[in-house]
Amino acid sequence: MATPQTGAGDPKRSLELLWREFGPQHSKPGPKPKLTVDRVVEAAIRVADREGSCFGMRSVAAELDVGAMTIYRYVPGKRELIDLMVDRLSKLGPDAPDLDRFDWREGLEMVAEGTWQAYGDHPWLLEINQRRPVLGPDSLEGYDFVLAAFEGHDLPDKEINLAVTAVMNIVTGTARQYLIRDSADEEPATAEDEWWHAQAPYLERAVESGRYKNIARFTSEEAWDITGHEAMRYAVDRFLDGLAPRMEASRRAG
Amino acid sequence: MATPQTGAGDPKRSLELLWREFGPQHSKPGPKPKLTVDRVVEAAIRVADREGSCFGMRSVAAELDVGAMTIYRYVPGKRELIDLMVDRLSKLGPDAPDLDRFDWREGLEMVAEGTWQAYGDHPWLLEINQRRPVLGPDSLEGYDFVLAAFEGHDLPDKEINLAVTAVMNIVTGTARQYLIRDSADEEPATAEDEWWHAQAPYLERAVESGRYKNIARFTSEEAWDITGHEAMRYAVDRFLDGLAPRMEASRRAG
DNA sequence: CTTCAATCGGGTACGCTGTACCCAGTAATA
DNA sequence: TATTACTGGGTACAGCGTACCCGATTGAAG
Repeated sequence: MATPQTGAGDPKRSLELLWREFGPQHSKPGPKPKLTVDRVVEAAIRVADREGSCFGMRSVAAELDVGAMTIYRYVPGKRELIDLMVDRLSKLGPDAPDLDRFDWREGLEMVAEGTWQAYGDHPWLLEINQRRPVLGPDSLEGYDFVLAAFEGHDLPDKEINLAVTAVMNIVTGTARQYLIRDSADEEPATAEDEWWHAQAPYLERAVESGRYKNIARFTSEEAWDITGHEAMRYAVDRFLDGLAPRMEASRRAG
Repeated sequence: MATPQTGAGDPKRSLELLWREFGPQHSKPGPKPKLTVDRVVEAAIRVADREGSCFGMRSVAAELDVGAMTIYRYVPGKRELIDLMVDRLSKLGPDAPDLDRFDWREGLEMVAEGTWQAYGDHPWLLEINQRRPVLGPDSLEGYDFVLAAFEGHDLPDKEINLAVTAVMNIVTGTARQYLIRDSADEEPATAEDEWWHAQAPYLERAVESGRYKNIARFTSEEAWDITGHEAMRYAVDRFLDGLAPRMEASRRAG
């Protein structure tokens, strides 16, 4: 029942932690900290992968073998912790392709596929209610990475931003419909089958009532047999089809 | 902190309530119920509009001037209640336009605009984590309504479904980025200003560090001056641009 | 008319959550 | 060595959804 939010915590606290200095802290009195902010964030991500978005702070503490309140020494609260988790997952791995070697369309397709896979690996990301985009160092790096796809064109800056956010929102919107699941270990297909099985008799009766004439025309079974990835690709592909003439028109001479 | 989920409650209970009969119940012993399911759902929507998605069951009870547990006589739990609330908001008002009188593009644009406005009126809808689409009578009516836009074309059934869900997911995805707010009475612009004000110094320092070369190239202020509605329209318009040639190719002769 | 049984509203209580607060122990500094 | 800042962690509290129970109410059966 409980699902968290982000971008809602005290922005100053989140930003301080996101952009915290990694340099050597000048020594201070008191015992050495047993943990680090990074270890807390990584443990929280592991727990969220396992328990879903409604993971508890006590579970994160248990993952690190410390008392329940100890993690509050490193993170001011759950919302700020989630801000850090989200930013961390925007980090580009060493396997990030070099977008300069592909054309704009291939680049944006790869970004969409990569984002889709990230949601598949961490479906709890989809349940986070992100109020404002949390721009940490890793998120900025990801955004900077995407912008490389528009190299060699003169599309206005504002339209570049519009196009990038459009692709991201298309992927996120579709992923939310298809990738959210009850618990981390549950296969999406299982829930989908159960759900359709439960709904089928009601839907049949509704269609037979003649109240929904257009839906009734959909006789073929396969009309509804759509995978999430398929839906995402269709939306992204049509969007890129629509973007193509503008990209061609703005191709830089030379 | 608490945000609810839907499509997660017992499907049978939700479906029973969604498709409940409106006919006269044959009289049974016991006192007459003070409320009805519909009154509970409507009160809950009012409360959610006021308090946001983390509204409490006790608030709904208070809205109806009954004890905290009374609403559980009408609804098995909060998740099922949310299922009913979501379906109810899919109901088409009497001001619903007649899609037959517009071409496919105008029709889909109106659907997108209408959905966008619904999210503006009830932003808590965006925070609901809908596991599986809850197909109640009102939702089905809305879906049936959208399908009218594809009249007069021979687009395959499956592609019609792909296109409709794409438009819906584009709107929802964009709305989630721009329309989620902390509390119902808060103006989105206020939060946005505060957020940017807090982030600005960090972003400036980050860009000056030279680590984000592509972002640094965005010198114009207006490149970031994007409204939610603008972003939604850009994404939908480009998608419809991409869909257009397929619609033209499938136009039915006659 | 009386009796029965089902259903009503609503109070109490439980387990869970995030986290405020407090305290004893530790380690660098004066 | 005394001071002081900081540590891990236990206790406790308010809020949540809701299981459970009880007395009151009302239609149906004898």
